[in-house]
Amino acid sequence: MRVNQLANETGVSVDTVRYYTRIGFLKPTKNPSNGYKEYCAKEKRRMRFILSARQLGFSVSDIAEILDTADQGESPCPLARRLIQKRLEENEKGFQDSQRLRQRMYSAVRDWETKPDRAPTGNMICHLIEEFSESG
Amino acid sequence: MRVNQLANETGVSVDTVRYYTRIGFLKPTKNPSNGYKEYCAKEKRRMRFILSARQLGFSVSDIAEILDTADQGESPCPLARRLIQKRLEENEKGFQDSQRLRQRMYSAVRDWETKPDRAPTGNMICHLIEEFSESG
DNA sequence: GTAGACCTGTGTCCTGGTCACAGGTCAACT
DNA sequence: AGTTGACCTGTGACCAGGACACAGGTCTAC
Repeated sequence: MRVNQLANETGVSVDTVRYYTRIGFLKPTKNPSNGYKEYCAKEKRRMRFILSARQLGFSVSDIAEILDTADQGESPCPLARRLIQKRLEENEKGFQDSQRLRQRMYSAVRDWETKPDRAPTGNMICHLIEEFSESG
Repeated sequence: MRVNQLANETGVSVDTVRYYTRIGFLKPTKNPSNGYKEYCAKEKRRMRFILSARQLGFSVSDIAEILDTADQGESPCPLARRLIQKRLEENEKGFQDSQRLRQRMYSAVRDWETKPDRAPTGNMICHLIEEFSESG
């Protein structure tokens, strides 16, 4: 199986497969006749695992740790529990930030509806942005 | 005013000031005696503007467009209105994604509380992750 | 004169891929 | 054969928005 087939069968782009190959998650053999990379069924299972983990918010380096642990025959489960907790906290923070930003943006758009466009002056670049910041 | 002072007075790191300088938002003069960059009051106003815009979710390249427009004496306000609308839509999408991910993660953590750690097998790397993905 | 704290510019690195590019492969056609 | 053209491949550069490492300059105290 070459990169294109693996990509199609797992629903990702060839670039993604190549990326995971480049960072060592997948270890295809090299076809000597043309230099193409050959992926086997095991690589496909590994690919599916990687995608499952990404869906759960694990970072690529989290997955590296998990794969390494499992490759050594140890249970990666305790590690997965620890890591997801950490990522969950980060995500929670990012989520709150995103929510606050969203509110600021909506608030700015509403505020700007009643305001005219103005040309820049010596000490003002964009009146809308600067006046909103002062008020908020 | 050198990089450190500008950074302190605007509440950012020196690396941020240097970054905005590198991409051309700030144009300090060069002190010939020691090669240090000298920032004037105008740069400081510009810096504050950049930070205000970032706070409203504008990207660095949005800000580049806005600054260019204003530097040519035109009103950047219509552009700002258009851009914030676009960023708002993107943010809305990211916000929804983040919310969905957060729910998946919480759900996984809860699910895993009742499950034991298991060693990897020939076709399973991490039981927790893979079984959760199948179920969800 | 010099030790040491602080400051500076330049260059590299980070995430998680995406894109550009030059060249290889293969079937269909002349 | 030869060749056209579609598709496929690997390698390397690039994206945002800074953070970090490093070598060397500056400045004050002694």
